[in-house]
Amino acid sequence: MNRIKAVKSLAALAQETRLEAFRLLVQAGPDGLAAGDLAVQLDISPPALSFHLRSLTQAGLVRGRQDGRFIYYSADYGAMQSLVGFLTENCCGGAACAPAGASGRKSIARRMS
Amino acid sequence: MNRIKAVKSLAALAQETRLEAFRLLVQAGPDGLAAGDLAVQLDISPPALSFHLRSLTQAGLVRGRQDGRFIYYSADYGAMQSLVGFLTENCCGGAACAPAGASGRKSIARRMS
DNA sequence: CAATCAGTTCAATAATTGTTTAACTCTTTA
DNA sequence: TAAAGAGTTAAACAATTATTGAACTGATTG
Repeated sequence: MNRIKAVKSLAALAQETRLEAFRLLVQAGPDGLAAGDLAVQLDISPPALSFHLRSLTQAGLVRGRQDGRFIYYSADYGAMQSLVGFLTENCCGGAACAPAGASGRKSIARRMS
Repeated sequence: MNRIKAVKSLAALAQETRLEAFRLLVQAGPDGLAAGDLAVQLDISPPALSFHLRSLTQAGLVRGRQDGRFIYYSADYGAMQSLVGFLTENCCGGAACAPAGASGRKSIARRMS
């Protein structure tokens, strides 16, 4: 992940609706969610959703696959991993920001020297 | 870290100049860098720098301390840790995105199930 | 094949964000 | 205390991003 791509990814996530959309897709798992379902859950219009999904897709954080007349969107976990990796490597002073298994539990290395 | 604050932090970092500014401040260490030095390194005007530092500061990613007629800005590592923690906990499907010691080395858990 | 459904694209507009120049504040130095 | 340095604030403008409603495309169903 380079600076340019990181900025694009950060920009994609730097908006309430899109961050929430991404979170929902992560929760939904690999199969993802149909665009319509997402629109309902986010309570936004189809064009608005399309607009936001486009920026998430272009950032590579999300993929869509057509199935019949539905389009299922799903989160690209690897892309988020890359982003977190970039932030950790470039913006955390060289120390680990998110120790393994940090999901909810307190971090072991809370502060960096 | 909550969604609102995460969006604010992401937005602060979602811009070339600011991401680079933050990276420079991380590199500079706890003492930080005088605003003027930052402006030179980023090759932007003082008002432009002020504008960008304001968003970083308001996001809590950066602090300024006045010293004589200089203002030294420094990165708040804890804030970045919180952000990475938020992304890991909310947007990585519950698995760790950035295993401890991920600084440069390959991740052990590359893909999540 | 006409009608409907799911979603996107387009065009217009509103709102936010970034840049620039000028004026200002605060601190130091002569 | 006047002048100069470091940085911020303000105001005007440009550019980008977000929202809305209408029209469009492609797939299914009657």
